[in-house]
Amino acid sequence: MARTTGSHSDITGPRVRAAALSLFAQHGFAAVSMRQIAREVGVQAGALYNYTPDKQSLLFDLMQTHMSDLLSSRDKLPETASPLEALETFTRFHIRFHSERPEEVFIAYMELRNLEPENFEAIEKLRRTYEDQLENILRAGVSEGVFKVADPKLATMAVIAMLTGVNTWFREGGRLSLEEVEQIYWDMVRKSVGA
Amino acid sequence: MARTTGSHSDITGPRVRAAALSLFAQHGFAAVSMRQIAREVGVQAGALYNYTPDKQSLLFDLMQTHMSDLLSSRDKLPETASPLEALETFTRFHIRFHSERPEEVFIAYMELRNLEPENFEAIEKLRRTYEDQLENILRAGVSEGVFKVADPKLATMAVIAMLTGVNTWFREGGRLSLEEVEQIYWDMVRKSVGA
DNA sequence: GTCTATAATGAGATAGAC
DNA sequence: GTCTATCTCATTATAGAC
Repeated sequence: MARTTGSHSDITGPRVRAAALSLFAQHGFAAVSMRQIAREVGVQAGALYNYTPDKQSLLFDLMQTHMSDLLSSRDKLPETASPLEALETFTRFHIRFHSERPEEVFIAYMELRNLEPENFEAIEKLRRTYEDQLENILRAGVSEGVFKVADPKLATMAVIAMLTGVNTWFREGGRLSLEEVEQIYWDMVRKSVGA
Repeated sequence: MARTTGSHSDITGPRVRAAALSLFAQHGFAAVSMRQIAREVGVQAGALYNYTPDKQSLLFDLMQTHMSDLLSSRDKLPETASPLEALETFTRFHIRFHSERPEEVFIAYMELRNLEPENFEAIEKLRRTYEDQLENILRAGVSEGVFKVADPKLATMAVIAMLTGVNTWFREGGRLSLEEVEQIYWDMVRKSVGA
């Protein structure tokens, strides 16, 4: 995509982010150069610095946007009447949301170690906020007697790991539809918490 | 660790591997330079090439050794009488083996994309061999009627993701002992497959 | 806003002395 | 087997023209 000189601030910005997202997911943050990103966008490397102060900020922006999207999408889910219903809603939401943005998800947890300490803390805080929502559902179910969970914190980590793992193998158009995958995982989650 | 000239082939080799393991796990393969590894070992960068033809081989060796250890350790487990017993043995083995070598585990699945195609294939083959063992256990249990699993392949992926996830948070000396963690996860796995 | 050019630094890998 | 020195190339980021 060769480009000529000109003014494209409104479209180049998103394109820089999109290129970085795709390249970071494919090769890893440390392995991707600003020149590669620039080539993908169709500008010279120097032009990227109109859109990001540096490479680190580019990574942080991608991860922060992803985590904020996760939390705000989750906030928009309909109210639930029971812990069991809440757990099903959470399970299906998690699978769907994550399967729709595999690159963001991959980066969000493969590149944590490439964040500077301050940025790392900010992302971790968002992640904990999300995990706490599942933990609260499990605790509510335990105190109502509908879940049998020995340790809600461990169960939280176990369920999230299991659900996020879908992204390692699920591909649209494969043997199973996303709806089928959701159903099978929901069955396993439900049984695993003794409901 | 400043070093003077001398002959240390028998100890330097393992030290190079150990330094690479630790640094790759901490910062990522792409972010670690041969000079960093050399500094950690206490030699000059050029000396590393007595022990590895290049940086890529260093990564591949670490991953291949890890996967081979996994498969051979698993082969040494005692025979089991039933699918239920086999599943419990697998679950406890997986948690224990992986928790004992967090750096190897981390590298083994964070650095897959940094393997050259040929090396990637070799590692993937070992990984699939391991996963197939769990899948066979689940299929045996289904055909004996002791497990209720809608899709053994999905259940395999779900269980492995759940178990490997332990490594993201478990620390020796934390709130729970490894034995307790094993027990809680085994309960969840058992229930999740309907046993 | 993008370009070209460049500064400053570091990378992987090799050669040859000891 | 390790050292020093070096080749060759790439990196992030900046400066100044347009």
